[in-house]
Amino acid sequence: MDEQVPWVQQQADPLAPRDDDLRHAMELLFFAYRDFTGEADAVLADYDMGRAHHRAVYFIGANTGISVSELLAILKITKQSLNRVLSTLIDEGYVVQETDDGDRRRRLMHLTPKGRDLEQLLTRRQSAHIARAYRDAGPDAVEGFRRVLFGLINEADRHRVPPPGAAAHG
Amino acid sequence: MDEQVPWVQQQADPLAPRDDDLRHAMELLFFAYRDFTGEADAVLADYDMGRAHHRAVYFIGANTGISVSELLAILKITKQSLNRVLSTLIDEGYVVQETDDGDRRRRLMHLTPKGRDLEQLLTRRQSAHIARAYRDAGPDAVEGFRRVLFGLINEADRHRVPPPGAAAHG
DNA sequence: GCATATAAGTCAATAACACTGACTTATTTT
DNA sequence: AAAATAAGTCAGTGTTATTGACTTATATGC
Repeated sequence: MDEQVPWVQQQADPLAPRDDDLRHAMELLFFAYRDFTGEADAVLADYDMGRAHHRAVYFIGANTGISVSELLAILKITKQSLNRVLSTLIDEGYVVQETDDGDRRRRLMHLTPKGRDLEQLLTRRQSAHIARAYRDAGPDAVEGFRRVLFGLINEADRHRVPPPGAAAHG
Repeated sequence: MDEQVPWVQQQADPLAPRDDDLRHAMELLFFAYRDFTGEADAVLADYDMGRAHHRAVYFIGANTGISVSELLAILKITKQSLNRVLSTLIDEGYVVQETDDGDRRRRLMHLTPKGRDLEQLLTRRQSAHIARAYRDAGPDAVEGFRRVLFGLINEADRHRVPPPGAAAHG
């Protein structure tokens, strides 16, 4: 037993993760993401908003002065999809746009105080959720979590997030 | 400086993650999940299916003999939403239902060979995606990744996934 | 200065995925 | 026999996303 027979797919590369491990990872991602995003849903419903609004508010808050096309590149949705959400946020005074002086085609966006309040309200529960998981898992686990998630991000987008090891928690 | 003044929110608990770290985690989750789920989309489009079909096929494949209500509990969607997806999968021969002999109200589901083929086709790219991230990050990081994600799952649902430390990778 | 490219915004039509609430049928439990 | 459970179905609705074409304003290359 345990012989390597070429026509049966054994563990060719002993460093390669097993199939079970990969399925496990997919399930962890599914459940964790489902419960993480679920945290803000009740709040959003009170404001007649959805997750798309949350994502826009979040990334505008995290990238003050971001342009529309930069936000599109982050969210990877179409201009039309973003526009519906963005119009609401602007009409209701959560977000403002200002023409870029350097390039007057660009509209740079930032949150109003009202928008920042909403962002914090939405983020608060999610922060607590993550903080609890971080504390339960311990700092070494957190570093591993960061490394793996970083590796899951398409290379073209990794620059959008601090690389692992760049200890933001010095 | 660095005095603890009660009306300014300092770092009360030195073990608590910093705000930056938590925002970082949210962004990692967003980008990683976005790119992870994006892997299967092209395949799904060929079959005129969406992510909901994928999730159903995946969890039926991973839990052969699962009942409708158990699947609903996993996916946390409404019966109506699941039914649309499930009808398609059954009509087109990816999934079959069989009456449970013990309790004839229950319909136990499993994949047909055709369904298993689809499931593997969909999972293949995602597996490769994760395997690469796992290899790049190394085994210790993987263990940390698991611990944190496990902690992000609502306690009521943690039983659905193997707990960290229960080394599936002997 | 003119052609081309870019940034933003808009139109119309469509689809996937989710929701609520009420209701039926079959079966099991009390 | 009554109540509870599992599954399936109905009608109506809403959010988030899609594609493709088009306009306007501004910037850039030649």
